[in-house]
Amino acid sequence: MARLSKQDWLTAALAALAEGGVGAVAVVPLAQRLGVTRGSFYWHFADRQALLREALEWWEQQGTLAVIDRVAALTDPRAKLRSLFEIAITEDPAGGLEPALVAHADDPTVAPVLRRVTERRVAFLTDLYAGIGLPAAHARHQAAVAYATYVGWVQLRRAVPGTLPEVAGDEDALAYLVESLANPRLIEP
Amino acid sequence: MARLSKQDWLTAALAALAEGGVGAVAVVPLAQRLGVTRGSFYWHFADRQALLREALEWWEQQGTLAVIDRVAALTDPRAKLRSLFEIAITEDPAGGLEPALVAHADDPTVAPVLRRVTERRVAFLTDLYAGIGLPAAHARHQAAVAYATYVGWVQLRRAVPGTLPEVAGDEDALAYLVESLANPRLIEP
DNA sequence: CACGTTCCGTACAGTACTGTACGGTCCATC
DNA sequence: GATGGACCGTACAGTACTGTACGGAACGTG
Repeated sequence: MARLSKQDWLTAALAALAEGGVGAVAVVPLAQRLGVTRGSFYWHFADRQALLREALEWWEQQGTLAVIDRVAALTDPRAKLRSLFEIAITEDPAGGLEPALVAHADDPTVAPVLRRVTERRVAFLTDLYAGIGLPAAHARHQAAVAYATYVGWVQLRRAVPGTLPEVAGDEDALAYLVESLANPRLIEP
Repeated sequence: MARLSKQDWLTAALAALAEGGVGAVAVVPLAQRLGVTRGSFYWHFADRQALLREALEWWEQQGTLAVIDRVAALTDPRAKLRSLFEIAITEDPAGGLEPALVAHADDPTVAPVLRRVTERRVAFLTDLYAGIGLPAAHARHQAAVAYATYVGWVQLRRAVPGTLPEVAGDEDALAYLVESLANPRLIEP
C-alpha cells in the first residue's frame, strides 16, 4: 500500500472529517491509517490546511452539484421534490460528512464552502417549491424548513442511530418524511 | 475575579462547548478565560473529563426538563405544540450548545446524555401529536420529522447565519415554521 | 490573632501534534 | 544501466495541552 497519490490523501481526509470533524484531519493519524509517514504528506501538500481546503473543494464539486443535476433532469416539479429528498436522505452524499461540516462551521476553511453549498441548495429548493405553486416568500420559507429538516435528519441519524430508529432506515418513516417535505401545507403567514 | 466556585468552571465549560465543541473544553484555555491558572481547576475537578461530564449533567437537568414542564402546564394540545416550538426555537436553551453536542455525539461522555435527551424529547413530542389526533405510528413519525426540523434549524442558525436569514430571527419565517410543525398534514403512509 | 480549610500559583514530567530539512528509495525512460 | 523526478523515512525543533506535586496565600471561625 505504498506510493500514494494526492487523491488518496483527499479521500482519507474526507473520511476522517466525517468521523471526527476538522480536528481529526491531522497529519500523523492520517499517515498511520494510510500506512505511511508524514514524509509522504508534506510532499503532496504544503500544510494541514491545504489538505482540508482541497478536500472541501472536491466535496463541493462532487457531492452537491451532481445531485442537483440528476434531479433537474426530471420535468414534473413535485416528482423533482420527491426524488431530491429521496436521493438526499437515502444516498447520504459522503457518509456523514455534512454533520461534521455544520458542526465546524466557524472554521475559516469550512465556512465559505458551507455557505456556498447551503445557498445553492436552498435556492434550488425555493425554485422547486415555487414550481408547485407556492408564492415566492412562501416558497422560500418552505425551502428553509425543508432544508432544516434534511440537515436535522442526517444529523440525528449520525448522532443517535439506536435511539431514533425512524431516522435510520425505517421505510414508513422515510416515506412519511418525503411526503411531508414534498407536500407542504399551504399556510398563510 | 479570583476565587472561583465549581459552578464557575461548569458554566465556562458549557460556553466553550457551545463555541468550539468538546475539544474546546480544555483546561488551559478555560483557565485563561477565567483569569486563573490550572491550579484552580485541579482543585475543583479530578480531570478534564470530570468537568465535561458534570457540565453535561447540569445541562441535561436544567435545559431539557424545564421546557417540558412549562409546556406541560398548558391544556390544549395544539397550544402545547405551538408553545413548545416557539420556546425551543426562540429561547435557544443554552446558546448554540445543542449543535456542538450533536456534532460530538460519538464522544463517550456526550453520547449517553444526548441519547437520553433525544429520547425524552421525541417521546414528549409523540405524545403531543397523539394528543391532536394522530394515530400512534403516525404521531411517532411526525415527532421524528419535527424534531429533525428543530435540530436542523438551530444547527443552520449557528452554521450559516448570514446566508439563511430565515433561520435567524425572521418573524414570518418563524411563524411559518411553528405552524408547519404544529399543523402536520394527515398523510397516510 | 492563631489555625485549619479552601483555593490558587508554579514547576516538572509526559504526550501528541505541526513543520522543516535532508537523505534515501523506487521507477520510467532514454 | 545510468539519470532525474516522484515519493517516502527519519531526525530535529517547536507548540499546546494534560496531570501531578507541593508550596503558599486568602479567608472564616474559634
